[in-house]
Amino acid sequence: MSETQKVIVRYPPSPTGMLHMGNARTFLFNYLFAKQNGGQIVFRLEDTDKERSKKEYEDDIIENLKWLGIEPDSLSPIKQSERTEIYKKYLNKLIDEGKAYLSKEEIVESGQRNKVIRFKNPNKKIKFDDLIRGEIEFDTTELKDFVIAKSLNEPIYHLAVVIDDFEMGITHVIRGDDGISNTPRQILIQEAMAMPRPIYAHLPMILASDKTKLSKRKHGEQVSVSYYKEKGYLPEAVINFLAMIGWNPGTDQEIFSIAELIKAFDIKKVQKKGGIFNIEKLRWINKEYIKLQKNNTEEIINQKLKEKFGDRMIHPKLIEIIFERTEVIFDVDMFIESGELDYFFNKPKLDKEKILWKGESKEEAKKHLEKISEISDNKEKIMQYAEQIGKGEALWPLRYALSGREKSPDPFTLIEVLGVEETIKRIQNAIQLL
RNA sequence: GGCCCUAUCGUCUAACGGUUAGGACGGAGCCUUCUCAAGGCUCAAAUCAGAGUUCGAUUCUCUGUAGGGUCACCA
Repeated sequence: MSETQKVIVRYPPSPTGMLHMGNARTFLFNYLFAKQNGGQIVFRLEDTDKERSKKEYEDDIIENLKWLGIEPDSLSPIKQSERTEIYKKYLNKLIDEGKAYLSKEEIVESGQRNKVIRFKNPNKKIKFDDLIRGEIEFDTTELKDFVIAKSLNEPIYHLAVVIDDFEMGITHVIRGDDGISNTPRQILIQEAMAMPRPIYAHLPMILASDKTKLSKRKHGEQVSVSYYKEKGYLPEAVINFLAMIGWNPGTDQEIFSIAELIKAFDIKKVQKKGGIFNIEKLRWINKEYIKLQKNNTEEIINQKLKEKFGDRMIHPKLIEIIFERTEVIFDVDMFIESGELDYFFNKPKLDKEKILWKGESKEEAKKHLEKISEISDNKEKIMQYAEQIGKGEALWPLRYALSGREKSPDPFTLIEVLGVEETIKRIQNAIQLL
């Protein structure tokens, strides 16, 4: 291809499962590469396997692409299942030219056919230049005369891919590196049909923590994009995270908008080594985005609190407390369900043993609480008093009286949220117990 | 097993052949109002091994080792 030729990449998922994080990353890199070169992205559904392809998976892929906010040029995919006539044409030509043949097969397994179409392997060495890995060479002899179609109407993946890439004018094939070993046989088919060879770029795999390829079967639902959508991850964060597996800008910048990614992305700087999917890092990135979208997030927190505790005024300070503790929106649901926030809305049940600070006597605690109760509307005075008698002695009983929990925000924050009136009630309640 | 690919802190990674091997996540510690969170500061943590090339290798070459991918009438 010439330098001035327009870049055309493709996104060819197979609808045999939900949109997978690795697949989404592959699409992202195709997307970034196409966009930064003013190119096109062809959306093609590789559904030649009639048994495994399902409409629900197709829908899941499209829906989650939309959610991620990166889309191919058209969301209506070209379906291979609707192109059998085209493949048939090429297949016949191949057979006519003696480059493929109808082969009689011995049936060893049930479901096997007695006739398939095999490619006549010229048994040569194939060398290609990978944008990411450099030169790769294979001896194709061991491939034998591989099957390219089950029948004239049922092409196999390798054939369909090569024909489609040619007909759609694909200039760059950017895919996962599990496709490396498919490349020589695809090149063989290309050459048999005198089609130009696209430029290949094989992306390193996304690995699970066991260092093996991320897969649904082995690693569960966490490989699906929809899982992250449901947990309330932000699509921008997911994109950002995915972009940083196997690529980095070479600077210290870690947070990138899509526009910035398009600008900074460089396919030549993509790593060769597979990258482990580190969910801790994803959570951190998500938190960064949550901070960027503070107002939005606080409104969501507000809504969730209202749903749970009734449609009342929610103190802004309480929302802030939760906001601080939120990395992913799902955390908010966790807080709410765990009952950790209940004391903000209802009187806490106190365990009288826990009211006392280390080594503090009941009498002392009672005295401190009485005093604090009198000055509970004045933060400075409480602090002054606490410093006088020892911070722990004053602040712990106070905080525990208000929250009934060993862990909570500081007492001043609690007083602010609860209000002075409720504060006094709770302090009195604790004093009763002592 | 054949073929192919890969190899820097636990993880993601940076480093014209010359750096105290840098950053981030996570971890540890300290500070900030008792506990928690958030924030700030500090610390620990890596060039797979062995040869070779070179004045000098994380970087180049080879061998070994380890890990991964792929070997369908799936895609």
